[in-house]
Amino acid sequence: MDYLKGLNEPQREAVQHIDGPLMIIAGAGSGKTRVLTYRTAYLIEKGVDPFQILLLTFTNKAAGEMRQRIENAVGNDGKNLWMGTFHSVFAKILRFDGKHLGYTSDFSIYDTDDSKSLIRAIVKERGLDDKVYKANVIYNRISGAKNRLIGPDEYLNNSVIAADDTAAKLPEMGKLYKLYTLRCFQANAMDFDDLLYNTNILFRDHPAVLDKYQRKFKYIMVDEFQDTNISQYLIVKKLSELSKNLCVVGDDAQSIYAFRGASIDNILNLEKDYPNMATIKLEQNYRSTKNIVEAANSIIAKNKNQLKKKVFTENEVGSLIELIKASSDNEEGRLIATHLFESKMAHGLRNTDFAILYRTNAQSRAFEESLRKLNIKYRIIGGLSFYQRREVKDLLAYFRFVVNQKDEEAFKRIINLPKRGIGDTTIAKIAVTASENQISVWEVVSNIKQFQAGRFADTIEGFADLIKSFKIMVEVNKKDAYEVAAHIAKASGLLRELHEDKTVEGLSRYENVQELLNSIKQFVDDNEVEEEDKSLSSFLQTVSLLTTADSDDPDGDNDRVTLMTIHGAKGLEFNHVYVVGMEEDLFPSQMMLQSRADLEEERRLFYVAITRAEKKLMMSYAESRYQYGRLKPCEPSRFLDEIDPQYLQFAKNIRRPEEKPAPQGFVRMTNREQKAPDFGTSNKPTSTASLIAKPAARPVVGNTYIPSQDFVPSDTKNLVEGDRVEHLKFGFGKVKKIDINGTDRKAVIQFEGTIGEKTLLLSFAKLRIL
DNA sequence: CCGCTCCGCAACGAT
DNA sequence: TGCGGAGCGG
Repeated sequence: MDYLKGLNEPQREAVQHIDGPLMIIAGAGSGKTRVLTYRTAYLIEKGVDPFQILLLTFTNKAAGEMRQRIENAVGNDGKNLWMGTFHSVFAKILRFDGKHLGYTSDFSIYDTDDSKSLIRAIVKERGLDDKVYKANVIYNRISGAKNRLIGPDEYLNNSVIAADDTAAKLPEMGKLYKLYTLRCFQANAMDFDDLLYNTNILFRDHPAVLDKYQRKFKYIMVDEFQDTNISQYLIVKKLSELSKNLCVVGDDAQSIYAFRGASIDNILNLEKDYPNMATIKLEQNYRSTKNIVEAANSIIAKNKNQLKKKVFTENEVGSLIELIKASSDNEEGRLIATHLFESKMAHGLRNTDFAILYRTNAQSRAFEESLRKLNIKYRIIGGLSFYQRREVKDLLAYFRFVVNQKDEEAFKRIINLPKRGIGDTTIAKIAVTASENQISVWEVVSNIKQFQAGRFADTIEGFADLIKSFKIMVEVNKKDAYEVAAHIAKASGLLRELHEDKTVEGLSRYENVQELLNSIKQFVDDNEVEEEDKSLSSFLQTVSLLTTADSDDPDGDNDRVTLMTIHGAKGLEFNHVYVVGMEEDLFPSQMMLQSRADLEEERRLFYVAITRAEKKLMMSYAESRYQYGRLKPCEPSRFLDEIDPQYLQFAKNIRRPEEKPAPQGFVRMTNREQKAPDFGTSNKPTSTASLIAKPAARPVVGNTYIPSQDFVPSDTKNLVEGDRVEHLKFGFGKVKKIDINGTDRKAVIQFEGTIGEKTLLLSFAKLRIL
């Protein structure tokens, strides 16, 4: 147990506290993963059977990495641990015991696309307007209900919900929910939320099953506990009811998934449910410099909902955080890429030492282009994952249908793929025949000649025979996943179709399918132990819950700059980090600022972003950016205005670059006077308080604040007193006074009519000069 | 039924 | 801009 020596006091305590409920509050960079790894190793060394340990993580990637580290510590015993994401672990349980709820072990997992497609179909069948009943909205409402454990019947009978739906002009919501659930069930399919919801139902209604797992899992650990929702919490609670050996690790300051039901309340619930729970705080940060840790602390210091803890570090003070200002997103990209290149050369770093973090995936474009121009290799995490590409999903749909013929969404995908002349009309006929005879679609298709002698009977029979031959391979000949998959790819004609497509996309599609087959081969080779584990069905189980976890390039060329969203960056660390697009409406996101709680979440997100950096942190923003191919002006730097100057003064660790000749077209942020721009805040704060005290709603104090979308793009740099201007919202006016302070330009404008005089901040074009 | 064109609309996050 | 869905002619 040498490793215990390398731990600090609270860490060691956390590792050795193995009996009874335990909550570990772990600040960013405090060695959380280490503690979990060692704690698991410690358990095993203390004689706990790895089969009795359940370790729940937040992402597949985290699970994989942690398993590796545990295996390094304890050897092959680590293989026998139950560990994975909530979804994957409970999917496994439902494979075993879903039969109690009427599912077979081959049930399909519907991804979001499948779910939405099913919803669209139902909405259409019911003759509802799909402009009103948008699949997205319906899906989110259903998802929300399931995550709160509200089933369709309860939903229908709940008057509060009904009133809410009526108010949202969606009175049919409840019925849709019910129908959707029914159709999923008939398809022997579960969506992501069902995996949790059904596990709850399973444990609620089948005590014997619950008892089995309660006895099995003597020790349960939950990582990223702050991101669990009620549904997940209840499962964990039930499972640990017997043993009481529940250990959760989390950091309320990094709770950034409230939008999908995660709730800090779970921590409070936990304290209530386990009154004798021990709490250990890990407060020493080993990752970042003092400057970074302090800056991060200051961001969340005044959040209302938080557990008290003080993250500190004994690392060096480090260099200041650097602010970079650009005039457009392209320029932002150029600046960051250049900056990155220069620091790489200056400090002898590798590409992997850098990360560029943004708020939304759509922002990646400018950085990709700039990095490419400088020949800097990069990789993008997130975005369209490999398993979401069309051609990959098509082939997977074949697999799904071969394994589970009730899978309606898979059926719809493949029945006419490759083109075999079976269109909507024919599919509709099949569906009608199926429901008239009260049988499944597959039963109609596989016996098509009994029902129809139409023009397409032969084609359909051919399709059915194809599927049947695949089924025989799987069920009778017990071929492994790779053999079946390769055969299906060929025999279905999918591969040939893609091969014949000589366009660039066609080529990459073909490669993707090959890649998929490769990964299946690898899957088979990795699972040599049991025959069961090599089946197509078992491959599907693994794969339907994978998303962004695609592995790095197989070429071994892994020295790449990482581009990802801040959400995706959780749990990672990089030497140098760029947090980009820190401007109004983007970060904090406009949508998020609807409520106060959400503002707090944006701050936590900011906190997460900052604390990814070990040595150096850069923040940048642009005055305008392209959106939908159009240059869209935005009100820049409002977020920075919020944290600046108060935040800067506090943290004393942000450096605005010294004035030097600006590269073409680029305006460096100047050392402006430390005077708070007085728009937005009337009470001038001297500390970080104002960052927090500012209400989330659009503030109008003294001056009028105008949302950026109301501005006409024009160059206000040319604005002079006496100019006649037009403003989209206020109409015509005359510039009375211009106040230039650094790059901040304010204008007092006397508008015509009854509006009167307004003071407008002119950091970007907002007015048309007439 | 297929394929082409036009149109509308798009927003974050992860399993 | 760029995608997917709808609608229409062949």
